[in-house]
Amino acid sequence: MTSERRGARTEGGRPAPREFDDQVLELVAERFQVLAEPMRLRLLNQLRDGEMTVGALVEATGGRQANVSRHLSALFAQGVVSRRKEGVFAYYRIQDPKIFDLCELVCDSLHARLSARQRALGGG
Amino acid sequence: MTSERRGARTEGGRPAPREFDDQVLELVAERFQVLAEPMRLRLLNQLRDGEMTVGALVEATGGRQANVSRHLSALFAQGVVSRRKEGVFAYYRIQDPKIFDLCELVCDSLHARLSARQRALGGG
DNA sequence: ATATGATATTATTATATGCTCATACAATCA
DNA sequence: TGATTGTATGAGCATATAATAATATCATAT
Repeated sequence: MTSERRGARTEGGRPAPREFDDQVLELVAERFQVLAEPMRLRLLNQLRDGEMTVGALVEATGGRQANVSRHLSALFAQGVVSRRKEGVFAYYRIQDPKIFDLCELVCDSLHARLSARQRALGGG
Repeated sequence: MTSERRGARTEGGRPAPREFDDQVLELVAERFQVLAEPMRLRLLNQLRDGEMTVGALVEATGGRQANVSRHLSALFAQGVVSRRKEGVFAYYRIQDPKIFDLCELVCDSLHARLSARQRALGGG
């Protein structure tokens, strides 16, 4: 993936724990990545009020079954949602509510940025 | 992009503002997307202590100049960093410190998840 | 055992993304 | 002006991602 990079060090001569750092950055990036999809965000939004079956999510989002299932799998793999099988149905629910804090923070940022832009445009 | 979807409505019959919603979700997704890159996260991390030139960031991260410049542009386009030109140099700095709150939240989530996994593996 | 319905997975295709080299651009200096 | 240096950008390749149709799996009912 990244083929560059060699061991940058801190001033003291102590080597920066870049190997470790790389892994952490990769994990963080993956987490952000799973949230970087409108359909997945829509699914999460639907799940705010509680668990839902795949079929219900298909209906609620207007997506295709395969696609919804796929995105749910991605969210599940990242531990964002959990799955509960009951008979024929698969109930998905939010596993990590911090997700919504994330979204709110982003919305705040966006709002701030758009407001600033508004002001910039309107104010001259 | 998403070609599906038709106007899902709330129970009351009032049409859900899906058009609006879609745009918001798109924006939020874009914001997450720009953070879903190890190199960009690395750049942001470097910028924690204050503004830096492209060259300094190239050195600090071990990336190629073109690549670093590109990622900085992406961050700039999203309003995450700002640019200040001084002579030949371009100084980049964090524009939206909320970014770090985001990263912290993600780290918390990841830590919680990994801990849980540890426990699951160790305890069973 | 067979049929049915809900969910998951596979294969395919289209699109997006990231990286690199080469080059263009801008500011400074000789 | 031309040379130099720092930064940005275009083209091309390799890879990743997403959407779809088709198919497989699983649970249940008959």
